[in-house]
Amino acid sequence: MGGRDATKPVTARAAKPTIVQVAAAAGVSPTTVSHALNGKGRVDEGTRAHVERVAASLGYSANRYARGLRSGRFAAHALLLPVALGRGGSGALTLDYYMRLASGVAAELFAHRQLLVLVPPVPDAGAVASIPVDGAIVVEPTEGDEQLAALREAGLPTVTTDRDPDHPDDPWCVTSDLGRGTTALLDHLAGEGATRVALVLPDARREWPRAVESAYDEWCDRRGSAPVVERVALAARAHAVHAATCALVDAKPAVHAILVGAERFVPAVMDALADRGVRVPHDLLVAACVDGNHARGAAPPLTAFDLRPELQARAAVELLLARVSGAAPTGPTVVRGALHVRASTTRSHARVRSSRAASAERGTRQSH
Amino acid sequence: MGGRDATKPVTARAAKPTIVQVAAAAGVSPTTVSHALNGKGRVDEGTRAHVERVAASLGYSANRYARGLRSGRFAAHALLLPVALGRGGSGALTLDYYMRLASGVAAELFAHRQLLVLVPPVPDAGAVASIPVDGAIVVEPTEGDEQLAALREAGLPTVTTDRDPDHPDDPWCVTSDLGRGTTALLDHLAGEGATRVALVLPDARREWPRAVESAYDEWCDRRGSAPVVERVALAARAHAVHAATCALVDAKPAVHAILVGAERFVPAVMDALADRGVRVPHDLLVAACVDGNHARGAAPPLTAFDLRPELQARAAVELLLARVSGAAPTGPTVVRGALHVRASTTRSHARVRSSRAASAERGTRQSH
DNA sequence: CTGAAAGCGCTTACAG
DNA sequence: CTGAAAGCGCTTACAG
Repeated sequence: MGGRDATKPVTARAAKPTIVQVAAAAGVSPTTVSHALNGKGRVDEGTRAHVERVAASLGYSANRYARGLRSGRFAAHALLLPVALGRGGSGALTLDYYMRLASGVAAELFAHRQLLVLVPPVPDAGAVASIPVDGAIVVEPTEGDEQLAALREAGLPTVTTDRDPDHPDDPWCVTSDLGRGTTALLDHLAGEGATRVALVLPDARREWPRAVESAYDEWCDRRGSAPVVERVALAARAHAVHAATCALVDAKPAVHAILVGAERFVPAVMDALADRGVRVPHDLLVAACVDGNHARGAAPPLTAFDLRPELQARAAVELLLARVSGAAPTGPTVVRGALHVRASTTRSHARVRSSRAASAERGTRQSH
Repeated sequence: MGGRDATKPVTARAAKPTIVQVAAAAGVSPTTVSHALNGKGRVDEGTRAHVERVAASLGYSANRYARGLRSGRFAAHALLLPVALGRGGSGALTLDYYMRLASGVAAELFAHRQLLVLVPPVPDAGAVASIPVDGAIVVEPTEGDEQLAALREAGLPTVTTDRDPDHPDDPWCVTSDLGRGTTALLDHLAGEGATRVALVLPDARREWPRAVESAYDEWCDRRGSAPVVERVALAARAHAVHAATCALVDAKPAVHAILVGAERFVPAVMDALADRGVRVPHDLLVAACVDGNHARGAAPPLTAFDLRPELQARAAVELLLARVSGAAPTGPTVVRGALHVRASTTRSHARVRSSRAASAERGTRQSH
């Protein structure tokens, strides 16, 4: 049984056992070990159990690269986050939304024994296609997205989160119901007495700002009120958002509420309102289309629509694995978001206080 | 020249050329292609240039797994973020700090033609060691960190970000000068008139809260003032932080400033102060030990110490690649953070206004 | 300076 | 049900 092995020099580093060593220890062939461990072919149940026990006792796990080389599968997938917005690391990547999404994708893939390769923004578009992965998730592609195009051309199975503006009918995507969320937000604001609602709209060639805009337009249309929109580049500096907010404060006739289209605008919007002496929610209501750290941490906390990135992550992985294994498309997966009403749109101070107290109580009870 | 190749069936998917095809097209052997492309061995300069041209024209890139299998290197590294703090995705991973760090590591590795595998929190500690990577970066290990122990036992080259509490002398780590930052923060607060400064301290078995605490203790000692500390679990719910803050507001004698040890505490602290009618900075100064979205987006924005995760990422990758290639340890890399003074500790309103206006002006000028 | 050959650790037809 | 053999695409001693 492999006498040669005995003369092999012991490597310095904790020698990872190979399939040959497991086979020798179990008294079977490497082929049988492979079959037993992968559930392929026909293996006697007793043999399989025995092999599994031996493999476990040796701490064996297949070399992923050898497996990938032979099988053509890498058991790894790439995640491409949006190109950095703005400069100096203070762009979109500072949003916790992406962290929750990336973390969710990593966890979901890991549960399927797959790995997540995090691809940094804007490396060479061509190089992206040569990364050894079985598929890729592209987050919020833009119009004319070069990386996405490179992946498509290379024939790599790809799923997008948020629709691809260039292929709006691509069934391999996960979207949110941000349009519905926007409408719900507007209805909620109207319910709180704000009939004239202004919108600070990110000017990005992505699908989600368009969803926000058309929902807003339709809503205004339905109510017969004139849209009041300030457009700001998604990567804009704070002062631009600040200026846009001041413009809305000065609007005639006065607006009752501001809907903030991008979460990264929130601090600058609140800053501008504070500078102008506008009290929220007393003088003006404020809500955000996308929930996140900024919205939750604002003073007062902002009512916002939670896209639930964890669910999007799960849906994207599911879709991607299906596509990689050659399944037929079943259409886009729509992840339903959730509206979180907070103090920024709640006029009655009493209500805010009591909901706060209630949640504090809940917390106390749960932690005991 | 490989007549057999001509009879090979054409694969459906965009056929990635292999080294054999490049060799055939260039009229040389695969060995020479390998040498030419990897800068190994001796190859005639003309031959090398020719091979490079042919490879580029064919869109060739080496199959990473075949290379890894043969060379024993995977050209990939794992990043292990801290275990999720708290439940339901609202833990530490919602902090942009980790996103900036992860993104920075990915970019830096990519620049070295290496890949980043993002390992989700708390998968099986044993399984972590069998991921096909050349090394790992463990972020903020805890005392008795199981994943780190598993990686060490498996002999995988590892670098930690923040010291490993179990191996404080391990030279393979990147740390910040958070102790100095804490002192600088305290000195700044004292300079603004706050001589009695309370601390909300995260109670985590990690190195950085200890750095904050000992810097704080020393500072109090030096000034002969009694420490006022509220300890809160790093994963604590908002109501616990809220309660701790209220306790500090009620402290006798009254404190002049609150130093917030963990950035994730910021919203709850500010919330509590607002609830108690405490105005910042008028009645009380507030600063955060770690900068981030919460600190920047608070109302008013909080003075904080920026750990500069991008620089930490770069340092960690450098250290890791050195360790993987067998270099001798050169000691921990200390990344200097930067103190950002903001409105939360600036009493003179005029100063705040003017600095705001100045930055807005700067922004305007730059964007033209 | 160049190349033929071996082999990394697996999985996969193919025999038996 | 089990195994011997081929081969995935590369790199690495080794010859020349």
